[in-house]
Amino acid sequence: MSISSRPKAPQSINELLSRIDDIAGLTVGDLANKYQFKTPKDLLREKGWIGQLIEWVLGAMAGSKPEPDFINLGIELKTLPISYAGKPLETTFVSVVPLKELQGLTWQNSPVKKKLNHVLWLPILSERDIAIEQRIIGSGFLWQPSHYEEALLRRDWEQQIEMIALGEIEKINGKLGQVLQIRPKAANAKALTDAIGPNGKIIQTLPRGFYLKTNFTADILKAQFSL
DNA sequence: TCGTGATCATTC
DNA sequence: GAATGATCACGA
Repeated sequence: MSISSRPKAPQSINELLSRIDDIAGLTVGDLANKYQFKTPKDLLREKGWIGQLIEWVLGAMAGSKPEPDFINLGIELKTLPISYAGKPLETTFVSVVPLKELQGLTWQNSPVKKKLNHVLWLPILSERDIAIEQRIIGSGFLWQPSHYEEALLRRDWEQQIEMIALGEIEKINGKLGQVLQIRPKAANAKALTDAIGPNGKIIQTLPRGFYLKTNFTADILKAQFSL
C-alpha cells in the first residue's frame, strides 16, 4: 500500500460511508503505514492513538472543540474496541459532566443528546493479545438512537444530573445508570474542579465524564449485525 | 484547566 | 471475566 497525504473532509454522508467501506478489513498497521503514522507498541501512554489515526484517515478535523467530528455532516465518530466474540471491550466516553451552574440544563439541550444524535460507529477488533498494528478495522455504520434508546439515556441522564444539582456528586459511582454512567475523566487524582457540594457549597472534586455502558453499545452492535 | 481521543489497572 | 475507578497525551 502506497503512502497517502492528508485526506480532505468528506463532503457528504455517502462519501464518508464510502471511505468507511474502503478501510473495513484493513489492519491498524495498514492504515498507519499508508499515512506515515508510527504505530506504538502498546497504548499505555497513547490511549487515544487509534481513534486519532482513524480521524485523520477519514478526514475528520482534529481538535478538541466540543463539536461533532464531521461538523458539516453533523456526525460524531466513535471507534469501538470489540472482542473476538464481537462484544465491546470498553465503555464509550460521551462527554464531560457539568458539575455546577446546571440551571437551564435539560436533556433536550444537553451535550449528551447532541453528541449521540448521529454517530458513526467503527468497531475494531482490539483484544489485548493482538498487537496494535494487527488489530482489524471492522465495518462501520451510522446510528441514531431509537425512541426507546433515547428514553433509556434520558432517564439515566436526568437521574444523575439531578443528584449533581442537589450536591450529591460524591454519591455517584459507576454502578448508577442502566446504560449511561458517570466515572472519573481526569489527567490524574490531582486534577480537581469545582462542583456543587452538600448544602450548595462549592467543593473540589475529580472531573467526571458520561460513558455508555457496554450493554448499550453491545445492543447497538447486535441490532446492526444480526439482522 | 478543560475538552478532544480513549484504555489501563484494580476490584468485584 | 466484567465493571468500576484511575490515568495518559495533546491542543487551546
